[in-house]
Amino acid sequence: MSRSEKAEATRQSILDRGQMLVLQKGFVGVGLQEILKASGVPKGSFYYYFPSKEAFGCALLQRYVEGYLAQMDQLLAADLPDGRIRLMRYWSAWLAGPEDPARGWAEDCLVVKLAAEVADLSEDMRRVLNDGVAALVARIAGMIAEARADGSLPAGAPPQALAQMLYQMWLGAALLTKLSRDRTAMQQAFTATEALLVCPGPQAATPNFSGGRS
Amino acid sequence: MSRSEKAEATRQSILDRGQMLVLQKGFVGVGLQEILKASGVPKGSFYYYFPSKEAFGCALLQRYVEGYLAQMDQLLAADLPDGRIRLMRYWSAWLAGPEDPARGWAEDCLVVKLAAEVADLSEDMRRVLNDGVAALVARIAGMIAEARADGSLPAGAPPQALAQMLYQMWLGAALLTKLSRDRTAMQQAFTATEALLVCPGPQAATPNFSGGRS
DNA sequence: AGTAACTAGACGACCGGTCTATTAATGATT
DNA sequence: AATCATTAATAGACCGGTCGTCTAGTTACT
Repeated sequence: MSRSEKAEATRQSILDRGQMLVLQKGFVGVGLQEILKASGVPKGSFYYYFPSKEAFGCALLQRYVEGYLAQMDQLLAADLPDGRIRLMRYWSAWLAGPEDPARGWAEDCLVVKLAAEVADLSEDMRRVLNDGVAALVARIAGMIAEARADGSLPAGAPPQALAQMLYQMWLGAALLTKLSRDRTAMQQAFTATEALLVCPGPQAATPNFSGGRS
Repeated sequence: MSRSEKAEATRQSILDRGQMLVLQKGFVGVGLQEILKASGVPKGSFYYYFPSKEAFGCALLQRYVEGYLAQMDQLLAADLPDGRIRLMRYWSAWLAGPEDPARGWAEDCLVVKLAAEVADLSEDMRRVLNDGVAALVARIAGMIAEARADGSLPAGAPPQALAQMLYQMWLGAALLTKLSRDRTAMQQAFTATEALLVCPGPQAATPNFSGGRS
């Protein structure tokens, strides 16, 4: 392994452990020391890899967003019967990942965990996350458009607006799930999503959704 | 002013300033020192008023939730034409408060700001916030039920489920607004809410499609 | 061998939450 | 009304951790 390859590996290792820790303790809640110790990297080396904690945060978010979008692209490229199924598979992933059925994307979502914190903390970090979300929503909108094109979804609200609305609903559901430790909010979001997708424009009637929360 | 009255006033002052600071810097992001200085209370006095920072956090959340629910009850008691208008006035408050039209409840919402942070930080704080949200959603559900009773809203999904779904949508919208600094997400939530409320009821004609998924 | 890439950890200034000792104010007892 | 006991409130030290800097040292490629 070449010198700079190893350096890159170290950098990634810091980012890896950092992501785990940030996910459970928040960005300001976790210290450099802790991240470094967990990565087996000495304290002093940090500022060789990153100019500041904030820059580290940006890199972390950037990497996360890229990974997320890559997973989405993989989903987009998958050979599935139709667009509607493809779209619904995306939402299913929030509930349960392919590997661990008990741990969906929602639990590991940095947007859920960091959006509120980062928005007031660092303009740079905010922008990285915000751009990521925008790209994400655009892809959802694309999926909706495709599903309509192949006839698996009916026409309705503009894809961009619908995508945004669905995403924010899921975001809220994930947040409430985190707070309540009860996943029914997410299951309800799933049901609501199905209903909303087949829902015509604002003026027309909307099909019912039935989600249960005791 | 009696001795203990003054003490209570001091306590409230700490809670007041604390809420402002926590709202913009997060719970771990703000230090006792800063809060105390802003309240004009000497540092050493903190542990006279609160047994710990966590207990302070619980008191903060408790007070916030109580205030929020009180505002809702005020709205519920208001003399308005019908239940639907009452409900929509509640959602309007998210967008713009009665005093400051540019600053709705969303911007000052501790649930938006703290839910993700607190959920992993302190079980006690988590529970206070979660119970508050549950009470809040119950009130929304109540409003829906009333609006249906007076005929201003059509029958539809169970009030509790609908209330929860709407609340999480608004939560997500507020989070995204914080992140993007763009209030269109909130306005969109408003439109979506109006559409969702007039959804037809559980259709006997339509088999429940959450069970019959391919 | 020379030079760049990388590691190492001590160090600084400051801030975190917590605790103990002390002063200030009050109410009770003579 | 003067003293005392008790409580309210404060001051400041405490230890550990924060981010960030700096310089000396080690490793590896040219």
